[in-house]
Amino acid sequence: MEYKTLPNSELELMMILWNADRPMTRTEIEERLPEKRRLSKTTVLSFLSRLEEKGFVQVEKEGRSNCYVPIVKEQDYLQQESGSILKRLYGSSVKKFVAALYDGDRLSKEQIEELKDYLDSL
Amino acid sequence: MEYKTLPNSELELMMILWNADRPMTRTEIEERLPEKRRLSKTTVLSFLSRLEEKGFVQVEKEGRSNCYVPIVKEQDYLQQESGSILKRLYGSSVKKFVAALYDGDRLSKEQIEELKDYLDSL
DNA sequence: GTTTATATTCTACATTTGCCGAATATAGAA
DNA sequence: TTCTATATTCGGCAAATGTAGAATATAAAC
Repeated sequence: MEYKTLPNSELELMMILWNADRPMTRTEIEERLPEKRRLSKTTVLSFLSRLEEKGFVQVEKEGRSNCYVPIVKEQDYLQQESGSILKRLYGSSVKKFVAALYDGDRLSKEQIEELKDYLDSL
Repeated sequence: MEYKTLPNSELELMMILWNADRPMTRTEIEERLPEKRRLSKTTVLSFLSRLEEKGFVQVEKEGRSNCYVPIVKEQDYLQQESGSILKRLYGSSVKKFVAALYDGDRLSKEQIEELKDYLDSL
């Protein structure tokens, strides 16, 4: 399956849905948005509708509320998206990607160790 | 410095500019676009103008042609962009990023070795 | 000095994204 | 049954993105 890349605001909501691994209502989703990010109810609902149109979630009525069920799997989406980003930015070289992060001081010693351990475990 | 994230079509042109490490004309840039991607001259010029407005390139007239000089450094842009993508998709965990690629069969043995070697060299 | 290529600038348009108010539906309280 | 609180649906708007034709400028050829 090929997924369309989601715009940031829609992705933000999907991330919340995925991290909850249980269907949520608009209100619940809204509560998990960061403080700084205040959106009106209708804005959130609007993004959720778009996610439905795009086939990322399914809507189930529960009384007067809607319940949003993720259909696309987090793993699948992230894998695809990461691959295409890596390709676009670094011609698919993961080493270049990591090196850029390192050179930009965005990697702590712990992160590097963690990555090393992971690679050794493969 | 903080750069705005570029839309794909503008990024595509910047990548060409960066990879050439010498100012180029619209025609030269166009020639380096992949076969499958045929854009009209004016489309390319339009993207280049937007890049100028955004401060990513500087335009220099050379006879009847324009010459486009990248102002933003590739390294700087990619570092920032990679960092923000990593954060958005994996809460800044580089290990998760690499693991997703691996699980999605997007990493060859060579790439993994190369990455290992790189990390050891740090 | 005209004409001719060819380059750029202008203008424009459809679609997508980010956001939200007004209108409407409805579960539950009274 | 009526009212109230709260949810959703509709419609809409501004800005960004993808793309290109028409109009215009101009170097170079004649």
